[in-house]
Amino acid sequence: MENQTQKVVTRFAPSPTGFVHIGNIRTALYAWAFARKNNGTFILRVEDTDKAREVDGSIEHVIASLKWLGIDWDEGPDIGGSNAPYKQSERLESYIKYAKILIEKGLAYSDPYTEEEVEAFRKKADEEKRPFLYRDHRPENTPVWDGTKPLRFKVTDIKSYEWIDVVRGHLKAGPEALDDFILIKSDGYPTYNFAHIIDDLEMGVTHVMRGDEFISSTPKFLSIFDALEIQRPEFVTLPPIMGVDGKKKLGKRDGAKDFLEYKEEGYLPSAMMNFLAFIGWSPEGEQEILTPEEFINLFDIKKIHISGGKYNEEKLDWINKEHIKKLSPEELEKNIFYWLPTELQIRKIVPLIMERISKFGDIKNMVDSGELDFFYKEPEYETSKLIYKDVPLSKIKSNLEEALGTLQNTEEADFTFEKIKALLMEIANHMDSRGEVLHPLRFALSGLDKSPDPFILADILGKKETISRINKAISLLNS
RNA sequence: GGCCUUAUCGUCUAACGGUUAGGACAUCGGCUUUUCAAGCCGGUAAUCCGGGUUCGAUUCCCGGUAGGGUCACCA
Repeated sequence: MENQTQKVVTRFAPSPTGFVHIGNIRTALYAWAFARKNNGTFILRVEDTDKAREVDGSIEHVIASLKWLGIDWDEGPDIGGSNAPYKQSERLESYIKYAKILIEKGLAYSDPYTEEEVEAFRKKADEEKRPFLYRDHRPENTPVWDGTKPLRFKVTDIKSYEWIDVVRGHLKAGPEALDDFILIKSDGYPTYNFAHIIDDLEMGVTHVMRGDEFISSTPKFLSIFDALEIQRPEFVTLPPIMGVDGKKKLGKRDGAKDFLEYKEEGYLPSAMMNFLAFIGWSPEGEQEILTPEEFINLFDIKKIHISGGKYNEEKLDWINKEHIKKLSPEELEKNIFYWLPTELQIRKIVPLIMERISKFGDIKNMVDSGELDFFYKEPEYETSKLIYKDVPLSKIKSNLEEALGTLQNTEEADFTFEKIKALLMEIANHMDSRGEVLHPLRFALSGLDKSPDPFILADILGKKETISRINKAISLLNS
């Protein structure tokens, strides 16, 4: 089956009905990665045959989502290509052409019923608790199609189908999966069931990747391949992504979010790709943090999982943090500064922020909560908080004075983290407990119960501000 | 309901038919410590149930159970 010399062609074919979510993008990612891995072609195609559900701006939104993640395509509606056009609504001639072939073969006919009549058949079947099949009501003399009624496929070879799926292996379905389904709707647009087959054929798609919801309709597709006497592509069924409750497949209706929201929340695209890659696939070995290049390199459709996985945001946050750690100092600073007000854009607080976030959007909460204000505003606090355990107030005060004296005698040029730490630890080590000087010092500088250590704070605040804040704390203890 | 399909720690997963069932996230504990964060070290925790094949089953087969999908002039 596998033709080694044939160039791999894959596609991502969203319908423009709004935003795309993680599930959609994961499908795109695998198709893209497979094409890139094999030096193949990746096509973006828009399946806009349902005019009623179409939402303006969807295509731009999909394109923005893919581009943010770092997925590129060789052919598509925005860049054209040798198989243009890439919107199904502009490819109607192709569908008509193949529909006519089926009509000539006697394998397609005009549906004579009204929608209400078909609905009545369906309802009756429901009531009798038997599956509804349109072909049970197929008219004796199938009418000629004039384009005003739906064109239906006429299944003649009603049998069980078996096929090989790259991921699932042997799959089968009974004859009840076959029916006279609609090829062309009464509005002149083709159905997905028909259009995607024609497009994949004309565009030379070799591997069709999609979710497991299409397994059930695969016999329909196969019957079209047979009727048209065309070759099947390889089917690659992707496992479902379940929502956080684990009960249902992730979907728009169940609160799956717009993929671009992850961008807004400050996730790194490389981390997002890493995360998506692992929902439904895992490489050989135990490496879990992958760059896009490593992912493409390692990607193997044979290792795509069969069973579904749950969407796990905790893991995403962890992966994102790992990717943050891999950023260069310049990139890290750029990303962090983006979220900080100008008065907090201080190079020295970058490491402090970095170890407290899992995604850059977390910085917004830190800023909004005011926990970073002390870096540029003298803190207000209760004097009692300067006290460490049951150390007497007078001792706290003299400790602070000792620290103050040392810091005052430190040259401006020596006022660095390393030096400050050495000097203050020297003092602290002579105390009964280090905390009786380090705690009031830290609190004097930050005014917070929880904060980074006093050495880094002094370094960031600078000599003048540090001295000033310690003086203020001492004066508070005097009153 | 018919048909299709899936099943390993709480979660994501690894394991030619032979492993003390491995790893990661989360969680818990310890170390480090002036608090927090980070870091390091360690612990708890899984083969859905019942048959069968086999010297031996997480792995193969059958049944059950549970989950998911699908039965549109949606994709």
